[in-house]
Amino acid sequence: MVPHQRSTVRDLRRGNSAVVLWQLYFDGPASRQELSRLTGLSAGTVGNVVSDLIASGVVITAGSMDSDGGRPHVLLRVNAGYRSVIGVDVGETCVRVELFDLAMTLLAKVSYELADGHDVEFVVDRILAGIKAVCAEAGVSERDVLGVGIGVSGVVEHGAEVVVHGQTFGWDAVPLERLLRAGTDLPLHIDNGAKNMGQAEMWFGAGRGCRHAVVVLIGSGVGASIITHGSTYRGVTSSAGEWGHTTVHVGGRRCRCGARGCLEAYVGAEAVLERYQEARRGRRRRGVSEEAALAELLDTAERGGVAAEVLGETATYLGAGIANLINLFNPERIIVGGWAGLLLGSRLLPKITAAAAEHALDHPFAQTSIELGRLGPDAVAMGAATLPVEHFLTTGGASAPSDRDRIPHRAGKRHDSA
Amino acid sequence: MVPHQRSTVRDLRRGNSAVVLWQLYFDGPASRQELSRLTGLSAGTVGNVVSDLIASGVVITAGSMDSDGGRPHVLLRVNAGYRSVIGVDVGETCVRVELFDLAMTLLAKVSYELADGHDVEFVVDRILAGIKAVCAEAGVSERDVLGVGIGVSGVVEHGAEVVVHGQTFGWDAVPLERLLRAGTDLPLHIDNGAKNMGQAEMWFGAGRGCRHAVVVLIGSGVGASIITHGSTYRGVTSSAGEWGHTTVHVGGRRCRCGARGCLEAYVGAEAVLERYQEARRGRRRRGVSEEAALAELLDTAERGGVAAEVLGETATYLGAGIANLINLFNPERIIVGGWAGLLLGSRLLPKITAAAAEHALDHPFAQTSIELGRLGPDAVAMGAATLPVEHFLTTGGASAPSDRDRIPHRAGKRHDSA
DNA sequence: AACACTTATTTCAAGTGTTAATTTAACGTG
DNA sequence: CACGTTAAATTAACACTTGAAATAAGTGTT
Repeated sequence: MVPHQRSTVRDLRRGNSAVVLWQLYFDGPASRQELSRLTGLSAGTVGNVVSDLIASGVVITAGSMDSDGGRPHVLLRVNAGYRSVIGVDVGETCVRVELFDLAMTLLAKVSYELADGHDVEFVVDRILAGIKAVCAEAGVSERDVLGVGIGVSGVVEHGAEVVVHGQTFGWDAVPLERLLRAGTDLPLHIDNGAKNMGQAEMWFGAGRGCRHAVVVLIGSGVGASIITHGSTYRGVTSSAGEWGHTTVHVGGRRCRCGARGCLEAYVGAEAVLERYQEARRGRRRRGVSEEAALAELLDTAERGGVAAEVLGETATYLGAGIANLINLFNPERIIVGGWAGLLLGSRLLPKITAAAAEHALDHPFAQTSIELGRLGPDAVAMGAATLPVEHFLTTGGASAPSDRDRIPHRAGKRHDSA
Repeated sequence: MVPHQRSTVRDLRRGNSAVVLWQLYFDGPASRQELSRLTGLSAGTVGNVVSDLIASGVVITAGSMDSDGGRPHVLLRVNAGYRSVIGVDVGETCVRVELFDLAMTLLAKVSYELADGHDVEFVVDRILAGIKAVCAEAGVSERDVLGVGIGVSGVVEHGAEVVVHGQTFGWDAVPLERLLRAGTDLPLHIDNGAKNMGQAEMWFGAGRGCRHAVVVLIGSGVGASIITHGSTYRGVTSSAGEWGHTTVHVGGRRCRCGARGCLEAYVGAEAVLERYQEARRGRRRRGVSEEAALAELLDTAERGGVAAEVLGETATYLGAGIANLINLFNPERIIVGGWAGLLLGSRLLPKITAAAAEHALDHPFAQTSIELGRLGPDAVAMGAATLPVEHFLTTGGASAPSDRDRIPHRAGKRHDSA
């Protein structure tokens, strides 16, 4: 129940340094004076913090701007090239590894097919190979990589050791961190891929500036990433956000999770296609990808008929599901993403919004805007790469890996008597 | 997006003082040495903080305990009589005002009937009168009251000014804080009554020690109080937790909110009784309170028949609703409270839990225990009274009202040249 | 070209806080 | 009654923020 953590004088500086860095990262460039105004820190402190950051290379000057007759502002910004970060997407069909600079500009990428399923050792091996490959391609030393973010599907439990439960991969309590640790010294940040995409959308997509939002991800299955107070909510064992398996119709359709009436059984791409086939008593053509089939369904629905009915019902269910999120979380924004979400949303967003309005209470609904995601469906690796960046910003730029060989807890000053 | 707040050296002390105080409040008594171990603070800091707290009277010694041969531990605890707090419950039928000491021992109480509805001015007047009355009864000076917590039904928006939207009272954007401010100088903490009860249950009831929990409140209507990271989650405009109006059956029963398929339309006491009458094609007897009627229904169901069926269905819906909370929030505990919740739960908890297991994913369900509330249905005033206590603990015991006449921002030292 | 004016940044003393080491206090034991 | 042990208080060293004063770097004016 103890709410705060004890803190020391050094935490103070770390915290204030972090405040300045976040400000510069998201709303940079800015002058020292502007930073002082925006952060509430005194001019002196901002000067101190900034001079540390400049000395370590994290922040650089970026020209200057005239003031109203006085000394001009010196603009400061985060040095995007200071270090790099790596994002990994362990997907259904392949492992993607991408290298970014701090501003999330892609520097190199590589991807490996996963033809023979998700054998853990094989995946681990591909990740490690990918890390080496992207560094080599971009000519970046591993010493200059802040860390590696890894997005996997399934529940990622952050205990004493990070453990992955991935039903879709057939992974059961896989100690992914330990396995990777054998092959690399880089800091690792493992998380659920949907949560990673949600964070990407919050940082660089439709969620910018929001502190409370839900990013809804609709693909073949359905998930959500819940952002409260500006950061991803995980719950007690990191499995929060299983929106796809919330019940919206007690006693309704059977879901692949075994329960009845799950939202996923109505609005997941697989379920939508199934429902369409049932409605027209047809059979789904083999060999057509879900993406193509759903796109075709949307086209067919333009001419009304069964297809339109199925999609209308889908919009109703999706709206009800979104309304539940609005009623429970009272967010500023709901962002609809995932490949199927973007596809459905591009045509149905007004209907979905109307259904949400019908099912949500007026007051919270009025506070929420429902929007489409802006980053496309392939932002998992990028989202994963934000994890080391987040860590870097939060520690106030102190976690520079070149400092890693220093003595822990004594980093900084040495007291030589000579 | 800036995550932390800037902080000064003084915030440091306030924070560490708060850490010590919370520890003592919830797990006291303890010795300085023990505090140092539990909080991670150095012995010196704990000594400093404690000596301040003792000097101001917030903390007192509570005997001593032998050590293994050396100087004995001096036990410390929060001085329950240091100040008092007031909790107000603006309920459907009456305004309850209760005075507590810091350990939440009831010192005095008074209650006023609200026969003629919820006229704002009348309610405000009763609250102010109640404050004076309980202070007089217990012989406590208003100067020794830390603050007043007020629980009202409806959405309480915490903006520049606290505004209450209470549909059930017919209140629309009532500036309750401003109205009360005209009659008292005491610090006011206004919040939703369900959230207050949830906090009471977390502090002193079935939620002790949990950091992530949901307190579900079933009365005539249905609500929930969501606790994340140890504190009540409010969302962007404080209306989070409207669990009663989440959809569990798209296209289902009409709810009094206007939508269809709300959980409240199945498991709220009013709805349960309605469903029973419909099932047996009877009419509800006039003049019998909902409480009595529901208790009778539970008794009738012991002999099976329609009553048992209706209650079985109720358990299924309630279980599904709880499963939704488990899937979305991944809490450590779900606490079922409210008068109808306690009544239903006392007989149906196993069935409800089974239904939740069926509708929730295995992994998060295994992490959650579902329990009945322990404080009874009348803990709103007490919960409201925790609000000033929470503020007091969080500010590290600095907000002593006797200091209120000091110069703001300069409290503490005076620099006299004499 | 010199000067006044304006505004941004740096410098510095003052005040506070934490830590780690040291000292003092309180107790049981032989 | 000295001695060892453990708890609490004290102290010295150091770090950090603040706010005021000083300095730097421009513009506009005469």
